[in-house]
Amino acid sequence: MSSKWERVMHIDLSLETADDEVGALEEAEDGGDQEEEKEEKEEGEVVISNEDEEANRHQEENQTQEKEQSYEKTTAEDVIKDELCVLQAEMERVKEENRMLQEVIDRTMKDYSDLQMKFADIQQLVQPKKHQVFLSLGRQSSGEIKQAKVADRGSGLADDEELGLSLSLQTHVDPHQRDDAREEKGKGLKSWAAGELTTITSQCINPATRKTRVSVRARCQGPTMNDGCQWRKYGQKVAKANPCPRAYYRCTVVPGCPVRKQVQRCLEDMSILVTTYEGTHNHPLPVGATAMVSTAAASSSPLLYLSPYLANPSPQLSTMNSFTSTAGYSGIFGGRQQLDILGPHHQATSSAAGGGSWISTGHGIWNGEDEKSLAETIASTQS
DNA sequence: CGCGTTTGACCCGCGC
DNA sequence: GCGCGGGTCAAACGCG
Repeated sequence: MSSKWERVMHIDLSLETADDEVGALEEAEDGGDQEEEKEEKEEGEVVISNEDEEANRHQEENQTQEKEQSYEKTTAEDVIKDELCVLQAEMERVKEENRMLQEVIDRTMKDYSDLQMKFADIQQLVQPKKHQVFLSLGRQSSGEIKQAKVADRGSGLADDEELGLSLSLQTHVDPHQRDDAREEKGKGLKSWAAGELTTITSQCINPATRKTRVSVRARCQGPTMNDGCQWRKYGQKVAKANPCPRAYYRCTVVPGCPVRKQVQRCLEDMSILVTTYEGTHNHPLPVGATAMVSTAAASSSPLLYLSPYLANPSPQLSTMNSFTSTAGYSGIFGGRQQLDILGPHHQATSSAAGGGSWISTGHGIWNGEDEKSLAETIASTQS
């Protein structure tokens, strides 16, 4: 930049010399380096003026003008070149920065996956038989039902005594939507925790508004299942089909959140609590709910389904997502996008398919009888 | 006193 | 149009 300024100063002084020698001399008193340069010019002019002052003056004027033009040309080019160089350097710097950031991300992801693998290894070493985790994909007799199971079978426990959690995904396809539905994945999620059955059924019930409804069946002794969100009861009604009163809750995490849930005991089995979620959260979910969502299944949990903010679960919560991504569901669904994918006529149903699939938490699994919430337990499972 | 729950009234969609 | 059933509202009530 300094060179640029020097050049500009030089041009100004040359002009003054050409127009008015006396003026230039006076002006030259202010300058530094340029001042000396001008004084040299002045001396030259005095010597020449003895021979032919007039002719010399013309010649000098012409030379100065040419000089001035060439200076202007080169100066403008130089300025552009300088700016280009600066910009290029800046670009290079940003590129380098980008590259380094990318490396950091890559390294972090790699570390993360390594840790995940190590964690799995350690678990197998500690309890090689009790914590055998596997995934299976298959079709049920209906021919259109896909199922993914995460299982960890307990070896020394009877089926009904086993402790653990299982995830199951399945799709039921509307015959009219058969073609489209091949790409669409409906899902139901079942989990058994400490012998507690949890079945998640999701469906898009309103084609016009595409309002979502997700049903969760869980064995729970309490009045409601703690899913990590804040709910406020706003009504209760006894439905004709079920003498057990149905309670209506509204999400109060954020005022104006449209999500509602209905809680009702199952008629066949009073210990089963049927929770139906409806709507989409317009806010990020609390940590507990997020953990539950992320853990249960990236594509199947009602809370993920209901919150667009969970379309990209945080990495620290994605440990269990690997299960679902293995099954090919991860990352497909998220918030409103899920609804679009499912389509207005899509319906997912679930069945209480057997097959124990267990994940021990080390300090207990979520149990409706426990004070501990499902979300908390799952969060602790991850930790 | 503020907040959450309870509960009867009201609204609305659907089937007859 | 009417009745029924599900869902919501809002005043009353209870609790900390």
